Amino acid sequence: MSEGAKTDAIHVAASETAADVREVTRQRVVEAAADLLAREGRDAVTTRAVAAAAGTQPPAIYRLFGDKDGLLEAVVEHGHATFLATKHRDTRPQDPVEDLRAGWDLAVEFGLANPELYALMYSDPRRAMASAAFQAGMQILLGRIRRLAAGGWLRVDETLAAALIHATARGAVLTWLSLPEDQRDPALLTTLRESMVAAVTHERPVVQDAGLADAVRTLQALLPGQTTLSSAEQHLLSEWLDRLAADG
Amino acid sequence: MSEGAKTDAIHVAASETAADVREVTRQRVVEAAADLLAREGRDAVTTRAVAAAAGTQPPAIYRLFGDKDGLLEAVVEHGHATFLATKHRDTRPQDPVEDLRAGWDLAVEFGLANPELYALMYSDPRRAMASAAFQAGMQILLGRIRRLAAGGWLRVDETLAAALIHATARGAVLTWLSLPEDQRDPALLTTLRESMVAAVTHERPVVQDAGLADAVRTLQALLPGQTTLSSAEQHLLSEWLDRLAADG
DNA sequence: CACATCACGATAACATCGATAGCATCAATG
DNA sequence: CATTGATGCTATCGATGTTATCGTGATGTG
Repeated sequence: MSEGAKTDAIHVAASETAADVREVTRQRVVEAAADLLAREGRDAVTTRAVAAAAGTQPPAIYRLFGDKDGLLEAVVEHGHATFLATKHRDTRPQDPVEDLRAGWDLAVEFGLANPELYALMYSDPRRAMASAAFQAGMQILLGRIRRLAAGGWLRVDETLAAALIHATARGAVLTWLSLPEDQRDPALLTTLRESMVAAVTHERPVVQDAGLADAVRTLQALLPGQTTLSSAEQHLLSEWLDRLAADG
Repeated sequence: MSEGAKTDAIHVAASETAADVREVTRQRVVEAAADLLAREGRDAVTTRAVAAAAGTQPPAIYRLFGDKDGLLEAVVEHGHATFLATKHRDTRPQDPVEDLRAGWDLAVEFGLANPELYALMYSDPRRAMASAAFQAGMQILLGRIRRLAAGGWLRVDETLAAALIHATARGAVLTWLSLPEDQRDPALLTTLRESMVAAVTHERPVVQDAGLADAVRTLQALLPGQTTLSSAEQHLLSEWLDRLAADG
């Protein structure tokens, strides 16, 4: 019996290591694909290139993932999982609205840091919801939203809140990435975030009475139509107005 | 001489029709590709399938567009142009904030009606800004924003306003399309739109009724509190504002 | 009008990629 | 030990992007 138990244990251990080996190579292939995606773009992710980078052969990919789409799905899953890991870091029950902001920022920063992966994860409408790690992340998000609701902050449906958070984050990342680098204004991200907070919660945004900047903007828009000032004067005036708007 | 003129005319007419023929087949190929894209998805857009649908041969695509990417770029351009056509419809100078809402709705509805085309046009960050028709649409949008600014409605930079409008629309379309049909809440779209309006405009115009003199007055009233400009600069600025107010 | 030029239709071909077949090897199992 | 099954490896097939090539008819020229 002890012998039987021993062999059983050995067998179990052996099959475990066999499954582990399979899982390890699977992980190696996924990481090779993710690396290739991040470094050389989506078109560089061919079955042959991934197999070569992972030190195996093309048919192995089909034995592991069934399909190239299966491989990409695994890469997406891996992306959601790594993002989820950074998300789990701090879950201290501080201000739930502040938690909402932090979670949104984290998601956006992840997208900006991994543009190709983000495009694969979110730009294809069909693949978006299918991931298990994505569902786990969704549960975390819904937990945050639930806490908002419990605190009396929530302004809309919980599901609508989740959709709003996703939509603003997606729009933020994709628009940011589509802008040329010299036109990327960080205010785009913060404004979208506060916009999202205002739409989801009851927290009134600090109504800045920044009348100066508004007056400057209005005047700037109306300046081209005036005929009083010379072009040199108008040019200098416009410069000063810019400075006023920037510092105001 | 009459003979020379006649042959010249014929030559011109002939070369014109030749160029027209080229343009017509080009258009036919683009529309075939757009049709294929809309009806059978992105993967169905192969050079052979497009050529067959357009009644020509694969090499013709390369003579017309140089590249498959060139063909897709032409499809994107075509998409922007058709959207631009629907946009030009009504440009009545009504309430500029209402114009903003209408323009945003139009853009979102276009995306929802043409999901595959929209993904091709906007989900790839690089291809987004390169289109001529897109730049034309951007000019229309900037015109709308300029009118907001002239009316004293604008709350942020004009370029930031444009980015916010694009980002919210993109997030709205892509998130809507990624949701299963039974989870699509129209409130997602209206909430995002109103969120965008709240981020871009003031509920009430800060500078009432948009006169140059009014903007000048507002600015004059707020100038003493600023610390950006030197006293000399502020003095000259104040003089110019006086002249603007007097002549406006 | 005769001739050169050039764009276009059409076919074939090449390289790459996704996907599969087939075979050898090697470990696990009864 | 024989069997089963998974894996490494090569070769291969069909599809796709892309190019070469040839013939033809239109275009432009002397």
